[in-house]
Amino acid sequence: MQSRTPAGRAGRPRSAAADAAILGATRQALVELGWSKLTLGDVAVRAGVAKTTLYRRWAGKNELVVDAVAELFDELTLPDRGSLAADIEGVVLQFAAILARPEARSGLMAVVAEATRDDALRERIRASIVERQKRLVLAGRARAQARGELPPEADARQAARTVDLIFDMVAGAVVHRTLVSAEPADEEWVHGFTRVLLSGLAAAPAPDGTETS
Amino acid sequence: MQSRTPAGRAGRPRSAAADAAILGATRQALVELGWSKLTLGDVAVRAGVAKTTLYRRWAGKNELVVDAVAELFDELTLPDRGSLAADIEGVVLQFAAILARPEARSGLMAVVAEATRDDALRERIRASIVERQKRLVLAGRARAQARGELPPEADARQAARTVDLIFDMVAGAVVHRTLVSAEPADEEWVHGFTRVLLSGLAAAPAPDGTETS
DNA sequence: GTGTTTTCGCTACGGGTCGTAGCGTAATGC
DNA sequence: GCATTACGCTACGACCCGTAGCGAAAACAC
Repeated sequence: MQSRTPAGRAGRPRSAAADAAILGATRQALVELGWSKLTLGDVAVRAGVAKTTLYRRWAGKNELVVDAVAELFDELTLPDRGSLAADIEGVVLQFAAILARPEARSGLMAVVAEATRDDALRERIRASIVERQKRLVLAGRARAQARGELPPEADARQAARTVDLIFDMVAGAVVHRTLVSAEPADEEWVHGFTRVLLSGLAAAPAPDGTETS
Repeated sequence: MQSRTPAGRAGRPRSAAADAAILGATRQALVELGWSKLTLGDVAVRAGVAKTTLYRRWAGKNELVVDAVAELFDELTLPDRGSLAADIEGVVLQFAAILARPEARSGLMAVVAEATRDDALRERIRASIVERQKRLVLAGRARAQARGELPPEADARQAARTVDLIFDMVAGAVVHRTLVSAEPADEEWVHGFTRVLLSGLAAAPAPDGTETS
């Protein structure tokens, strides 16, 4: 069906290098200026393209920043560390490392805030950022059930709700720690978080002075 | 030291009614326009005051919205429901009710995003919004320890870290559920969340079909 | 090669918001 | 009365927005 051109139609193709330059320039501008002072004209200058090129590819600032930030989450993986606790800690530390970068901090919450009034934008965020994270939760849960660390779920609907709950708890806690409390989600914090998530508050608060400084 | 005027100095006092009108107009504008399209000129018109009056009292959009949103959290209380689980569910439901309001959704995350590049703004948010929430966690924890539902904390530093962790987990989960997943934190969800928070993931997923629809 | 199609860079523009300055007036305490 | 402060109003330059219009460049079809 498609001809030889990647886009499928004739004519001059869009420059892939320009895309990369624009998204990189957007992240750089997020670091230096933050969300509110970031202007599309400035991004165009940094990327070395015309302002009109930006508007031909993205509807506006919101969509551009979503794509620029989404690339940061490409590096998320689920390494097999042998136990559910170790798997969780590994993923959370990766997530925290991304949120520690200023371009993620300034950009992510801003677009989430905008998405409260823009369903299309929220769907774009869900598809390009959130869904990728949720897959890790799903895979980690399946692996833990195979190991026998978590009870298998009988009802499918109940299972989906549980996955959603876990996802909101994990991602929410890391985001809140990093952006609202403005303190690092370092190994010590992740360790305590994982213990509460797996065993609950009622369990012994600290195993055996493991993290007394 | 202070004279009879509330402000302490002579001259015409600031209109308290204007403050209330401005903050109310800000919330109304947040509902109708959202964060990005909210302008200070528009707020001034809605409040029936001059635009210059706004700039005399607030440094800018960020500080104004923080104060306007902070008033929403005045209603947070910690009713004694008899058990730790019931107390948690009560507070979380209150918090969720506030976050369900559009003026909180659009405003809160936007100022948090701005605060990633503005330390003074973050401190303002911490003092007027976050600290009020954290007190509930502190009070609830003390009450639960008095009841014997939670083990007492020996080390004071360890106790502070635990409170911070719980706070990030509770507030983060509700915020993420409401704003990112964009689904309501209703009673069923809060019930499941409380169970995981208290007993952990390893516990039985559902007590006895309590919430099969 | 000659056409066709699409993208790109550039300039220019009206419209909107920002944050401030200036001025006269209103409301308080001394 | 007098000093002091807050208020309403107008006007202003500066900036950014998003789009239109144009000629040139880069691909394909023939």
